[in-house]
Amino acid sequence: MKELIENELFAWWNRNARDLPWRFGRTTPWGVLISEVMSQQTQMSRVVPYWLAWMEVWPDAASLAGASTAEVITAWGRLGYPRRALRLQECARVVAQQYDNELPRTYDELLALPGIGDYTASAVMSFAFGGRIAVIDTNIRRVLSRVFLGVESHGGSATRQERELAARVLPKDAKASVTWNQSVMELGAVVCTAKNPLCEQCPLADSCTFLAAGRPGLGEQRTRPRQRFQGTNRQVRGMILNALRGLGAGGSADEAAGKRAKGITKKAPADAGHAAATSLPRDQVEALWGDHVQLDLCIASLDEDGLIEILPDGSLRLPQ
DNA sequence: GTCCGGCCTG
DNA sequence: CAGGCTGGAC
Repeated sequence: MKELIENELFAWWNRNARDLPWRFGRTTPWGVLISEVMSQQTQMSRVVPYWLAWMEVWPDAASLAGASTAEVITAWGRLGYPRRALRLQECARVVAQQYDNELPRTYDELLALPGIGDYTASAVMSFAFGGRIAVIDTNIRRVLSRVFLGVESHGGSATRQERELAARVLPKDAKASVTWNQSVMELGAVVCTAKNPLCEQCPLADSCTFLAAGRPGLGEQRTRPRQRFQGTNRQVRGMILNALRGLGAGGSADEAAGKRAKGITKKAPADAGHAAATSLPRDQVEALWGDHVQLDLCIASLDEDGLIEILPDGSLRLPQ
């Protein structure tokens, strides 16, 4: 049974795997790590141009460690959750200084790096180093739970039962386990989706316990309810950061950076002397959002996160 | 409206 | 364990 599922899945993978630039051994372990961090809560299609531009400028940990924070935040563009960019740079500094610019090869060491949690540490172990480890993300939880248990995976963190299941069905062969992780995740992303799974074109339809049971409770309680975006602090924070990126603070910002990531450029030699950090005057900050209570709340939280600096005159800029 | 390949903090 | 944190594609 398990062998049948594996065969069907791998055949599907061979025909349908998306050709992402960090797949199929075409990048370094560091490149895989960057792709995983960028992909946290962000769709792959949006990640690709950012990843390509990023790797061009900062191909390894040492180069990223040497960038200014303002450059890094600017290059992050509109990928969202910009604290990830900060953590990525902290991570780069640790790898450059403590690991001689080579990503460590154990789960525990990876997990200890800034911004790297269980999912990313496992993913790097599997996808970058070819290790045999069960990768657990929301897609894999959903697919395995449906196929093998016949029930929906519910929100929150992975349960012990889900972890045990993932470990139990992971192919014994290391190389097969990597393909397994990738293909189960891919199936969850494009076929076995949360609310409207495409069971009619699923390679595992014949052996899926969930489908056989009539898909009980399809799409129920799959994750925490998503916050609305309109009007939230997240939207306001995004607006503020976007305005600061547009200033070109950090010397490498390009107005197009937010749009298509092609704006990441190395600091031009001519600019090197212009440390002159442009800041956004207070009145222009206030023009960004009508509710000034919420605005100030967001400015304070961005400051606490280390994503902006507040100057004595109340103007804002990216951290230098 | 749906769907996102989580991490960190308290 | 709950809650905060983006933004775009379809």
